[in-house]
Amino acid sequence: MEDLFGNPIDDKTSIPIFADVILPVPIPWMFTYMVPREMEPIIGIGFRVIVQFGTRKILTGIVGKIHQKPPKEYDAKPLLELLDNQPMVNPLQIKFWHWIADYYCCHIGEVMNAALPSGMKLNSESRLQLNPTFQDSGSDYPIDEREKIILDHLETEGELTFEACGKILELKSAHHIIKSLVAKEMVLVYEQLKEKFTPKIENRIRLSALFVSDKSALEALFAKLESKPKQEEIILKYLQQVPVYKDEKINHEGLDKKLLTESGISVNSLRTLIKNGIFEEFTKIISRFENLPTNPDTLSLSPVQEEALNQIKEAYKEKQTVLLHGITGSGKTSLYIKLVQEVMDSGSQVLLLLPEIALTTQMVNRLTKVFGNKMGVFHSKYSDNERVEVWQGVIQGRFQFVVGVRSAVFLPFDSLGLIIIDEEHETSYKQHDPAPRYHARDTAIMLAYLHQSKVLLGSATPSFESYYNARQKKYGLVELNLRYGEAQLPHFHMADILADKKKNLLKLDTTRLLREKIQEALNNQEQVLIFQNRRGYAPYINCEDCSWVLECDHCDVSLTYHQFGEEMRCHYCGFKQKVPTSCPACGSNNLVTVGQGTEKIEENLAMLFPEARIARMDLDTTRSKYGYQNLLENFSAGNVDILVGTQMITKGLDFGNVTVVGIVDADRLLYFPDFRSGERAFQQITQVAGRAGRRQKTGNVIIQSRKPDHPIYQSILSGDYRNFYLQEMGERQQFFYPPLVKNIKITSKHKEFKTAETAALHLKNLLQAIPVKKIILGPEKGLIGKIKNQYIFELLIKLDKNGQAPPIFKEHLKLVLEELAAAKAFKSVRFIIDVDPV
DNA sequence: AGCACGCCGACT
DNA sequence: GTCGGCGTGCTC
Repeated sequence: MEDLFGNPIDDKTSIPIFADVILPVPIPWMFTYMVPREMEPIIGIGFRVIVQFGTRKILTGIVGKIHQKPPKEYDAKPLLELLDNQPMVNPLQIKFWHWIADYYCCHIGEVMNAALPSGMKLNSESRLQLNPTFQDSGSDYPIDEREKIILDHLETEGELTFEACGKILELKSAHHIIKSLVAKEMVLVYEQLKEKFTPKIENRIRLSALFVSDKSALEALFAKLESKPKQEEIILKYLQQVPVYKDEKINHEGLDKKLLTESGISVNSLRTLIKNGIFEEFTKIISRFENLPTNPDTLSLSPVQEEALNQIKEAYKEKQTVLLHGITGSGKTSLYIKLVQEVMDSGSQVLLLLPEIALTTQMVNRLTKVFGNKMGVFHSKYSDNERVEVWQGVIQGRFQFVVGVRSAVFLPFDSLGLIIIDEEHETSYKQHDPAPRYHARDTAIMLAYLHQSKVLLGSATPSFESYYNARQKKYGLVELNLRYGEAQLPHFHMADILADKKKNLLKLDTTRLLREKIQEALNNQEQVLIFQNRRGYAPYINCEDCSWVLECDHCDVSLTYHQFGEEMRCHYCGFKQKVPTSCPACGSNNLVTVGQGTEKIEENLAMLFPEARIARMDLDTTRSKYGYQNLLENFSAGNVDILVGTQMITKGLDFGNVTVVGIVDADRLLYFPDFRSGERAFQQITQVAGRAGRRQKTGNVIIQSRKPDHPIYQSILSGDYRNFYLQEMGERQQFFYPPLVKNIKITSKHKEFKTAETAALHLKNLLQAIPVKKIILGPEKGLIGKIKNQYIFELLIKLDKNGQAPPIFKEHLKLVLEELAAAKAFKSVRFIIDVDPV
């Protein structure tokens, strides 16, 4: 081999190097590219690279492996660009990604997609522009009308994206027209890369070096400016803020230009000063996060908390994971803070996971007070730029501690010492769609294992999975059974809806007991929470004459009536339509709303308590970034007497003045066709009840039910979690439910009912042949039989949770799905695998 | 998942 | 004849 000048190249150095790149595509392997010479000294695992994929697409990938084995069956394309000078992802993470892909039966690229903030993935957008070498004079080719339109637009706009072309022509895709234009060489197509992360920049000014190092120069300057008071004032203002005469070095940092311009000085004079070289202007990349001080937590633990802390540490001597079962209000947060501080002092990193809706609340405020800007906050409502900054902050060591939602498990930690998962039982830790369908709790335990770090699971109502593991001695178990301070556990009351109805005491679906307790609270200027886990006004509308129900055109569900906006909405696909005025089936005008959502409850309460100030908190009132926070602040400030809400109000709110919690329809939680409904009901009712009476006053919890004698209510009333667990486990044992077995759910989706069904059936037959002990249920029509015009069938596989059954089964499952994908009849069927569905 | 290529029906 | 539909196969 020879170089450009004909000199022979040393053989050893000319061995080409290849990179296996993880790309964000649902294909279960990496792609091998050639590493250009100049990248060789720098490149390594975890670097971001730009590659061409297929004929047109330009993608960002992550280097997963470097090697020297040239691919046999194809020519490797070269890497186009190296984006970083240090890895953005560490080898431990790559291992972690592979584990997730393996465990949750998805592709590594899908894991990468979930892991990287989108601001770190460069986009390729195909664009076109006029071909500058093309002369539009007596062309050889006829130009079609639509082509002319595009050319005209290009004339004025300069460039267009493919998407824009489609819009202009009102076509789904303008591809063929563009293709024809390209063939005629009238336009050029190119890919433009966009770096999406934009650092926040501040314009700053500082004195020119001359005036700093030489005092006499500054004096001379003042003398010269005597006739220009405006300019003099600016310099004085600057010196006031940046006293360079005390310390010359501080001039280098300068001063935020905004600070000067906003203080009412003349912008023109400042401009003159800069022009004359007295000031110089420069830019600085600044953090989006405020600079906050840290204040070591001074709160002392109660003896009971102290004891729990010691037990946790003791358990860590033998166990990697400890479950902290602490009743609501027992002060788990204080324990967390102590532990986080200790681990940080030892130099390791800490990750605290919170469910999404708990993150904007008091918990973060409290943690911020203690850890200041050493703590990173990773929230899904944060902008992408903010998320990229947290990512970089973790790499740079600026954030030794991160509080975040589910996806924070993907941050580039390199030496975790502790992962805390608060509200461990929360189902929002499981990602449903799209793949990877991972559970943050379970993946975090794996992550901790990779880091040899500890895990603390915290909950007042642990998931059966975790409690089971604790009882099996896989995890340590520490219990905290006393509320912190003087707070007492609330009193529970069952309110019998049917009994009240018989005696004519039910008013607007509200029992007498609930009304009395609310009134009492209002009289004492105390606050009330009303919980109903259903948003909207009413779950459906019904024709009184022929019992017709309005359903979604695209899904198998009834449309929910939303009073706000006077419309019917589908909660599954977002479909909206006007409220019908008459029944389309029989023409009757007797359409009535049935059931009650938060909107209707809000309205009912307004009629029952006209003097009360009522607010509502659900998905519809908290969509905006600060909607949630504003509502909470309002409530916290005492501007609201009664807050009606969905699940959102059950999490982590700590308002001392709430003394009454009402659960409008507890049965709805219980009679859900799922083996976990009991567990869920127990958790939700206990959680929301925990909002009552968190200070001196004892709270009251009113549970409205049609079946107040149901044994589950007895368990909740007595607060005996262990007893409840043992009862429920009997049933789980009998019917082979988790946590005693491992579940895998496979969903088949297709626009034809029959195809979806037969595909699932066919799959079941193939799966039956897999040589492990298992039970396969189904195919059964999905709980919602059709969503977004796709019919849904489900298979449920129960596997022996210990031993080799799960990995063997998953291995075979992969092959079976490949086989099925090759079968013509099921080509267009989508199979969705959900490991450990919740 | 996209995206190119190829085969076939509906229209000028 | 051609436009544009969708099924099929590939991506280093």
